[in-house]
Amino acid sequence: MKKGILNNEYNNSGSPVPDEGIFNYLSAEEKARLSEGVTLMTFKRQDILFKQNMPSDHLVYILKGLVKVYSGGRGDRVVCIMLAGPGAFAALASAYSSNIYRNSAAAIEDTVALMIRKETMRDILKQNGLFSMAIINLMGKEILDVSDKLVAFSMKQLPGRVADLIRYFSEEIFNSSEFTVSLTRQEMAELIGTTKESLIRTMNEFKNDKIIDLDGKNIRILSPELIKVLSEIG
Amino acid sequence: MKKGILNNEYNNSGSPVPDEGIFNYLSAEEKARLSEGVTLMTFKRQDILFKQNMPSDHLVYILKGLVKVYSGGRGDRVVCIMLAGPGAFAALASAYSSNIYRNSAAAIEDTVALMIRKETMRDILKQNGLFSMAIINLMGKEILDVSDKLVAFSMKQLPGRVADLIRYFSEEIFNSSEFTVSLTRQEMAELIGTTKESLIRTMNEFKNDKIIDLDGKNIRILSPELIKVLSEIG
DNA sequence: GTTTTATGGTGATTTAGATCATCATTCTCT
DNA sequence: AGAGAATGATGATCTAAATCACCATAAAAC
Repeated sequence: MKKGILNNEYNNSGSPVPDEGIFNYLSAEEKARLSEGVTLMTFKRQDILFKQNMPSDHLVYILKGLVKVYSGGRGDRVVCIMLAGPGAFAALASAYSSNIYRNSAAAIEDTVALMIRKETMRDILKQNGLFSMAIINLMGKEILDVSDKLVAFSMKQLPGRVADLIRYFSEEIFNSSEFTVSLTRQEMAELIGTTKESLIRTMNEFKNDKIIDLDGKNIRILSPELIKVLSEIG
Repeated sequence: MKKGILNNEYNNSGSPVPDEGIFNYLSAEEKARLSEGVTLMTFKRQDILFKQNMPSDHLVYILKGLVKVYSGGRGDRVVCIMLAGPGAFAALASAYSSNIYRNSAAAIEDTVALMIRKETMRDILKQNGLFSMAIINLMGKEILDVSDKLVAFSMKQLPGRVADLIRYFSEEIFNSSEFTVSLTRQEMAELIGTTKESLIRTMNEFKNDKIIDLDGKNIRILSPELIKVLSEIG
């Protein structure tokens, strides 16, 4: 599996490395070299991509699907640190600043991902400054996202965080005011640091207040303005 | 001020860029070039290094002192995202993934810092992959730290977070079981997402339980084991 | 096709910690 | 040195949201 996943649907150059996004910074030679250390994997919903405390040998680049990166604590409580969709890495930080994965990751939807050997990636980063710069930008974005979440967790109360969540789905994941989430209520709650009960109650309040329309996993935003205000005032 | 801060106490090469830490990855030529875009600044306690929403022209490298990076929300509540001591950058993420500073930073102790022009730094990162790799490692560490904090904020209750704080001071900042903090109770509270009243109460409980000894800003850990357990069970 | 297991939903109860109020003590600044 | 401000400390009260206890569907598994 190390080699020869040729001409898959993500490229046309006989390499598993896609011809897009961040990999555009690589030369043909570097792409070829990188693909030696790459494995294409598919995961079904609920499949584990990697588990907290396992040795972190690979970085995971999502080609298709949706993945949650989470951390389990005492008991069965879980916090979801981020979602990673196509074009995102699921283990950037663990890969370069730890020998072990510091979080777990699981597929929320059926997912196709590239497992990239850390060492191979590292070699290329060392010699290709533009590529490194692109990774630095990605990591910076990740720091800002997680910090924003930290601020929200400690300053906003539930309605504000639920509004954040709805905005996030609408603006960053689905680019639409109506969408169907593939997450359970439990998973949504984990994303904003609450319980499923509290999430359900708050979403129903939004529904009663005609801020959103809610039918199972289908969410339609009726008042983007109010969602924005709620998310901003916390 | 752009040039000519020669032979200061942090180097002996006629450049404001220090001969240590991450800057060891730079060639003499790169150091010289970087120093063209560098300003050495001193700050007194409470001085602002940069403010949320200002254009982010510089990265800030701490040479001496201690800085808090924080985010202000509604009202007068504040969350402290990280502390930055000597050898740390205070605005890595904002510098590369945003045009504006996404957080504020203020000196907790009298501080000496290098203000490094973003553009100059960027040029060097692009052409020096080893240096980029070192920055990637720093950023990875930062992501892991902030994620850990996020997990603590949403899963641990106060005693666990206070234990985290004491461990952090002891293990990461002072490397000793007895230390004198330069932060106020308010600032300590902001670091773990609580109020000064709750922090004070919890610390006093620790004192009554003979886990720590407490005299104003002086803290002595009497039972590192208990602190560790409290921090782990949350 | 019927049992079993996840998920969605609701009400009642509890609780950790915020908030409010107040006072003591220690800095800071002329 | 003394006024004023910032900090530290404690008690009383309040409240957002967790927890607990169910039940109803829906989805998997046998």
